[in-house]
Amino acid sequence: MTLSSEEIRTELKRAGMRPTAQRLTICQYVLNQANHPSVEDIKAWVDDKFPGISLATVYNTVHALETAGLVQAIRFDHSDKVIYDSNTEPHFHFLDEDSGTLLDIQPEQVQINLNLPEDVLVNDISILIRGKRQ
Amino acid sequence: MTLSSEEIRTELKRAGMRPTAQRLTICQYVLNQANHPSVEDIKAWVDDKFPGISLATVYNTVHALETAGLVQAIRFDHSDKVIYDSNTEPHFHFLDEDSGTLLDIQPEQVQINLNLPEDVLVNDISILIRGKRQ
DNA sequence: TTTCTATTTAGAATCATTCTAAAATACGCC
DNA sequence: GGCGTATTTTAGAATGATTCTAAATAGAAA
Repeated sequence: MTLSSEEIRTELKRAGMRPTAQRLTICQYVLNQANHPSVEDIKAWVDDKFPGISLATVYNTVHALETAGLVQAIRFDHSDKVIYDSNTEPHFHFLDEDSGTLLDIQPEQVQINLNLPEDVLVNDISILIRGKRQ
Repeated sequence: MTLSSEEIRTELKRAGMRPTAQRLTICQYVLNQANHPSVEDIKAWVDDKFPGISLATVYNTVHALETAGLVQAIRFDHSDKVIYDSNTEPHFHFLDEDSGTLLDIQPEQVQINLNLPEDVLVNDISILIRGKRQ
């Protein structure tokens, strides 16, 4: 899903966030172009379009986006950095161990059957599949 | 699985690690008693039995255990700390969101069917189920 | 023992992230 | 358009987990 500049503005306002130039630029990357970026990735990309943006602003913005439900912070074993996922629909992940790329796996691609004690109420299932392409 | 002091010695030697007093104490906790401890947890427990042990030694030891394949480092969204898992058999995890406890889920309790492109070779699947007990 | 190498250690260094407080900016209101 | 106020941005300091460094110590083999 790609959002126009105007749609990003609208999303930010809906979330009670002022659509500042910094935020619009960050969102252009995080919500549209990036694939599971870290803060470092975001900063590097945004630096080009918005020289002088501060690292604190990137952190502030991803936190605000997280609170607004526009992105989700995730953390995997293979990296010590938080990455941000703009896909807010339920889905899983595939890590290509050769390239380090993280791809989305649609729920339809995964059938799970849990056999848990009756008193367990499941709120969320997260799955990371690691592998290679032959 | 609980290992005797002697068995821990043997395991360490087999891994090419000298069974020092510090390592034996750390293993007693990490391999036997602890449940997915963080380095902080380990340090706190070991401090009692081995006053003056250095934090660096705890880090050194868990890294050596990891290299030896005796533990696995894991990282979850809900914490920024690495935790160590002494269960080296394939298994999954359940996070009790009320207590913060992390429990093992046996592979038998989970049936998965993946529908992935043919050229994908799966090496590992990690699953975290979050929920509550009613 | 002696010697050699692995291990431990305190403390400094690093890296990601958060905090702080001041300056800049957006936006509603006149 | 200009004003006032709450929000946002910012540089830099602070924090917290982890790694590094270099010197002291302790296993193990001869």
